[in-house]
Amino acid sequence: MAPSSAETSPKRERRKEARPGELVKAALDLFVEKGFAATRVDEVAARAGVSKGTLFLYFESKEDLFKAVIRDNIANLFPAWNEEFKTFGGSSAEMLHYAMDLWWLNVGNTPASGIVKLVISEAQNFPEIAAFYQKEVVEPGTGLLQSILQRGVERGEFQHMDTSKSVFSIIAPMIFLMMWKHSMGACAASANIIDPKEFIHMHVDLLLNGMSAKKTQ
Amino acid sequence: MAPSSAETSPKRERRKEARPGELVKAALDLFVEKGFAATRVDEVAARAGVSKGTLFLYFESKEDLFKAVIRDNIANLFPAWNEEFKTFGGSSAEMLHYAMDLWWLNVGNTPASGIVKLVISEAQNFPEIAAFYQKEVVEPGTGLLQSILQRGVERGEFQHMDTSKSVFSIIAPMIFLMMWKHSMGACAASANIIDPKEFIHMHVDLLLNGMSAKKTQ
Amino acid sequence: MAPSSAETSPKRERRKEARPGELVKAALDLFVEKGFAATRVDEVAARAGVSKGTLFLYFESKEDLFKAVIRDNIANLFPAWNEEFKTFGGSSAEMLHYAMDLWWLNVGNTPASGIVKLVISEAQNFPEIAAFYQKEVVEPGTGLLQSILQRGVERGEFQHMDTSKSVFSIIAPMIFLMMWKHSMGACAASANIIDPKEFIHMHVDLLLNGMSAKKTQ
Amino acid sequence: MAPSSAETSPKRERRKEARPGELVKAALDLFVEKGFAATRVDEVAARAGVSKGTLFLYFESKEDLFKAVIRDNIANLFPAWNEEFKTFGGSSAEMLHYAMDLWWLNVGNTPASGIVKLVISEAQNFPEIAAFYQKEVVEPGTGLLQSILQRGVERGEFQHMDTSKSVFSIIAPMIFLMMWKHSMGACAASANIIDPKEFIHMHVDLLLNGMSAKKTQ
DNA sequence: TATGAATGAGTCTTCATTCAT
DNA sequence: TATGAATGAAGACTCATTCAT
Repeated sequence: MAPSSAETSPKRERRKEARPGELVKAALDLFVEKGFAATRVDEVAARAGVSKGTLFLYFESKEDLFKAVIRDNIANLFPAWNEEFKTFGGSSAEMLHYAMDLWWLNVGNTPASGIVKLVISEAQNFPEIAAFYQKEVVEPGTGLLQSILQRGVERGEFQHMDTSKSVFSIIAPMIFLMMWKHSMGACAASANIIDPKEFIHMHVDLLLNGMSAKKTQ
Repeated sequence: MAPSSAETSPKRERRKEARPGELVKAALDLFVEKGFAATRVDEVAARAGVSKGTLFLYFESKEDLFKAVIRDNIANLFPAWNEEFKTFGGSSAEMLHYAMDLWWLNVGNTPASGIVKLVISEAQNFPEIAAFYQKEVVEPGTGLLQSILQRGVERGEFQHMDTSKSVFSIIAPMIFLMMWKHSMGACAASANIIDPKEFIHMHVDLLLNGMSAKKTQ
Repeated sequence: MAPSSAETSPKRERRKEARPGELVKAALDLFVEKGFAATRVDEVAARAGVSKGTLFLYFESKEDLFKAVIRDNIANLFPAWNEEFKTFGGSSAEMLHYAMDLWWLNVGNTPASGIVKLVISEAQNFPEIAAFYQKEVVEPGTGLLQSILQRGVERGEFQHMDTSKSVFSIIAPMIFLMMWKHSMGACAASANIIDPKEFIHMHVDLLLNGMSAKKTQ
Repeated sequence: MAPSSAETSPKRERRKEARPGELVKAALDLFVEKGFAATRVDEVAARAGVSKGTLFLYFESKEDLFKAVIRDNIANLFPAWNEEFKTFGGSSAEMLHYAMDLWWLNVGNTPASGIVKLVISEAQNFPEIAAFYQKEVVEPGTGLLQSILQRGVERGEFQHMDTSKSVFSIIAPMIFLMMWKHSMGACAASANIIDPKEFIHMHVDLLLNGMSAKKTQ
């Protein structure tokens, strides 16, 4: 007769612990989609299935939520990655290709890719976040790639180069890819111009081999 | 008795004609610096030296002003450039270097470089502008570069390639450069990591020659 | 099987009964300190060591709590006092001094002194409370003092006077004292200007003897 | 046929200079009547005949408006008064009566009398204002009265006394009068208990002559 | 009875836009 | 044409109150 308590009240039963995550997820989507300023806190709350007031139970302010979005989505990917590459067996060219694939899988092809656009768009208004991103993402990321290039140079696979600079020739198109995807990419005309995976491979090939005609070949 | 119209203050006349331009200039600076949403029309008017009301004499709305900023700063550079390159005498590698230098001089190192950040940041909220930008800038720009690559391939200077794709390997770092400059670049830690001119040359060299060790050389 | 009610934790029992009192006490302190509007019910609950929800178990609303604060702290002092003064043996001047001392001891120098400030501050918003205070405090208070003055007049100790009015010359500075203490008194500059006990005596003396120079003395 | 331009548009013609005053006036009334917290800025604006936004054109915040209310209504009465009393010819008793009458006329019987209630009620939340009031009103006010008492003592009209303290015996009932008027006074039961002018005179008389029966008289 | 997560009406404040001058 | 005072809709945030547990 009495209803089984296991199936009742879907409304309030969600645990306090789940809320911040749900809100951050909703905020990420909305912020990426519409920008920080153009996103209403009501919308974020609504998309997370709670009321406006609830949002402020977990985040002191809209800015605070923004910071949480950035922080939470900048997972500690790098430690694991660094470890993985320490024991990599193949050639440095293969290593570079692999690193890029990994990145595409775990970041570029993920909602988190929208973060870059967010950070870039709002860096001036949130210097604190810019600095955080610089330290937590840019530096580890470039560091990892640089170590691959360095390995290639040391093993005679790559020419001598200033790795601290050529790193950006590799990274820049990845950033571009993400920015594109989350802005112009939505525009019909620009939609399918670029196929990311294909582009990444082509780009790495280009960088490795150059596009000049080979005289001796 | 009435003053001949030739008699009227030429300064004020010129002033009147110059108003929209001054406003657009002020708006560009502010929009780039703070983002569209975070810029108040009062600020724009103040920086242009007019009152808030005057701004609305020339632009129907803040959005309208935004569109004008984009439109006005996307000069018809391309027709002239296209013409210039039609008669270019040197090698295609030189041509590529030259094109990049030109770009850096006329766009990259110019306040207009901030436009890219603006367009990227607000593309979702202003699809109209994204489309406009796509048509007026992206397509002509990639077209121009593509024609250089094509020339190189045809003249046997470059390897065979899908120029419609490799074009992005050249462009992406330029976009990245501008975005960086107008966002993270302001952050102390990231300030002087990248020297643009130097980076551009190195990047083109890398693309031309690749970074793999040359076996026969 | 069920524990005899006598068995249940006497502490929790007493606790339960004590709750409203603890809440009222906490509310008094906070209301006096910060004003009614500026006090959050969370704070009251926290200071009373219970949760916000519990507060609403005992009081229908914040206003209801406010009324309880006033009511509970306007103890039935007067019946006891009236009795005490009926059998007072000394002179009416002594009686006046004694009444004032008693008041200082039981009200003026007590947290309850803050109530006056509360009532005065919120009287317009809570007419009901103003009326209650008028009937329960003002009238008995003035009545008691008036009876002392009357006694003095009847016994030839005091001059003839309209006691219903001169009563306020005695009371007003007491009210002032409490208001001062709970508002300006917190301000550093005004902190120690007035010593209450000393002032009370001086004031009563002044009222009894006047400050004019005595011709015949 | 055309309406005379002199009679048109009653809406927007009010001068900028008049606005702050009108707003402060409206705010004084409302703050006194309902308290600072219980007053909505919309109400203030409405009573001043402008929109909510206009209020914030002249005052940075509700708090700022509050401070303006206090400041603007604490006229520099004292310099003028001090001057007036320097040349006073009569007895010190007369002087005291005169001072009190003057006060009643210019402050006590004026909307500004509500300020005392405001300051007292909000002193804890606005320590800055408490200090300001202490310095600009309390000190000059007590100073002026003290000088009258001093004059009386020096001329042998008053007994020797600690004027710094007896001053409060004079002032306190005035404060009380104003507080009463603006709080309990609104309550029907307490309405007409006290007639201010009558009370003031009686009080000064009492203080001058005391209420004890004069033996030799 | 006690909790504290959730609510949403209510408040201050901002700012694009209007309009009388 | 130019001004800038005025507007009011909209947004972030607060907090008394509710209610499932």
